Amino acid sequence: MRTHYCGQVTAEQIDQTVTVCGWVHRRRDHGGVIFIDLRDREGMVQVVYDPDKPDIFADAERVRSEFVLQVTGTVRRRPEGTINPNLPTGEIEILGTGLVILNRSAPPPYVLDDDTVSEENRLKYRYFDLRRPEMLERIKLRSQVTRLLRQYLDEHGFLDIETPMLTKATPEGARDYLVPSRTHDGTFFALPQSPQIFKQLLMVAGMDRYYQIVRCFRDEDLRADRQPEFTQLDIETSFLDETQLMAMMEDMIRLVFDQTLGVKLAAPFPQMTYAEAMHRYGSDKPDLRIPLELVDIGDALQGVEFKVFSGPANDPKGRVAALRVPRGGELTRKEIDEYTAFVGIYGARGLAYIKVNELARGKEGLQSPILKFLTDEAITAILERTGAADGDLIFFGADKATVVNESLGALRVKIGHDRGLVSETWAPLWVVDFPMFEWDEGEQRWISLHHPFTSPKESQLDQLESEPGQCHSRAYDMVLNGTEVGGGSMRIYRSEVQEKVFRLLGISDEEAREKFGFLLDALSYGCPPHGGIAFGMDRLIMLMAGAHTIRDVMAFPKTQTAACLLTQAPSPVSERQLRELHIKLRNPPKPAES
RNA sequence: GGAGCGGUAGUUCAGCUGGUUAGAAUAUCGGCCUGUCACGCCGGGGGUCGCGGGUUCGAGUCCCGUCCGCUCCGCCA
Repeated sequence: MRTHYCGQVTAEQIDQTVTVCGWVHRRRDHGGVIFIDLRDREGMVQVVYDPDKPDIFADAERVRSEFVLQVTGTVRRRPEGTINPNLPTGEIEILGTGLVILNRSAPPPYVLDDDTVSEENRLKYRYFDLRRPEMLERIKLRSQVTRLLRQYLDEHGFLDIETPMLTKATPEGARDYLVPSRTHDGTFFALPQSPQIFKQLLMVAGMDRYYQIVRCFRDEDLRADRQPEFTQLDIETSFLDETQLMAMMEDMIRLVFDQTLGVKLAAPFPQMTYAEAMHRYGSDKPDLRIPLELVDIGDALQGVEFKVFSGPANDPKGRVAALRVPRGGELTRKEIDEYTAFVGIYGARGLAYIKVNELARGKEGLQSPILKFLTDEAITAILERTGAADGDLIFFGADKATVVNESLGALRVKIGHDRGLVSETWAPLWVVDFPMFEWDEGEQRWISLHHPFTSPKESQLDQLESEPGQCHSRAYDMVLNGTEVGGGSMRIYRSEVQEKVFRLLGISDEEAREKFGFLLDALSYGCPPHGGIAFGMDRLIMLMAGAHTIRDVMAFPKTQTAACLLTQAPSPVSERQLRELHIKLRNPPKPAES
């Protein structure tokens, strides 16, 4: 029976007999003795076997990497000169008196210390990769965070309530994962994209405060921070307004950061409107650790002959903005070309710039291919508004506002990282006052910026139908270091408002009835004012762990094509299974090779 | 749907303008050394160069297609 974790054997146990279990990190023979580094989830300890007990010594000689052992021995201080301060338990060791090989191991697929191993192999041998201390720490942090969140919510009167995994497909939003029904020929369940409607129904039911740490599914293409199944902390409350809910939620997040990382986040979190965020940062989730800002210069360029600038400057949907890079004069032609290619990804057709060599020399002190197209007044305005100084470089974006925002917004973040301008702090932020709708050029209709259950501002209810583009919602996003970690809103709780919004979104009354009839019914039976928020647990923990992808904080993530390299899912199923589900495949997959 | 990078020993990689038997490190196996902890020394085994096709006297290398992994755009209410 284990008495200690390997990683928790300390100098306090000196002269005690301990029993530890773990995996052999490495075995070494030296000085007629055998050294075994034994590792478990809490850390590592070195066990020493002297040849004075031949049976046990013979067992120790059979030990190989990743064998599973139960070791009994006496804790003692290491001999003088062999103390290794690099190991957490480097000043002590266990003098082994007993050894049981609980299991052997095939040679490991890769060297566990080697953090350069490919992610492909890490995913294929995930159970092995998770033994790495770095991964163990992340998984432990995740557990710690969810424990603290549950604890906080429990103390604040929230009920943990489960909602269905087999539910109804939704017309709006992401592509659904579908599950064919065996008992109802030709029909499908959808896996939830989020428990949104159910948590609202729980408010109608009078649960008042609900939370759930819940898996959500979206069948869209993957990214470093997007997986087809991911975990939300889902929250909904009745009778709290956005001010009260946001205060409680940031309080909760502050507590988690304090108790896990010892980080004191700002109190209160700063707030910024969506309009200001787009204007200053070109993004609805600005990374405030980066000091660069976009500056509007369109009004000063309306008269210039340079069509690239004057066109968007005179277009109501256009934008002309500048991004000053301090000491950007150091940038080489090659680097500028790379940035030009970078903004091209976002649809920008070029990246004009001015190098500010010496302000005192006026136009002579500037260097730029576009200088000849600009008037002196325009140049003066640009230099003044950007606050340019000698040695700076100013980039320009001129296009439709969406293109300028996306390209310069992304460029701002990239340059911030490239030039080491990201400050070593935590920058939380609430983004508020989102537009209710945005116009979809492709579909020629209004679509929800958030989701169709988000409440408009009460004061704008009258303009909802006349000027939908001017209406703001009661939505809020929690942003941390440029990553959206949570988003929510006050919901529509009156059926007539909900019906109005559905109509605006081009959902006919019949369709609304068919898809959401149960929700409209529920709203009519005494629905309290309510609202909530959902946090992306994976992203939150990724940030806290300093990981670069959410895969690194998930035990069993999927690849970019939404496959599991460990289990080989998804995989073909038997004809019988298909028949029971009333499914006929047009192109049955060939049996897998390998 | 699109752009970029990658795929060679168990693993991480090198392999030039195409040219003998495809290498290194590490892991693994055997021997030696013996208070090591990235131990050291000697030796052995280990390869469908992702897959398919093409060009060529000759392809890891060039061309076409395809699969897989990663990053990004679109997409993600």
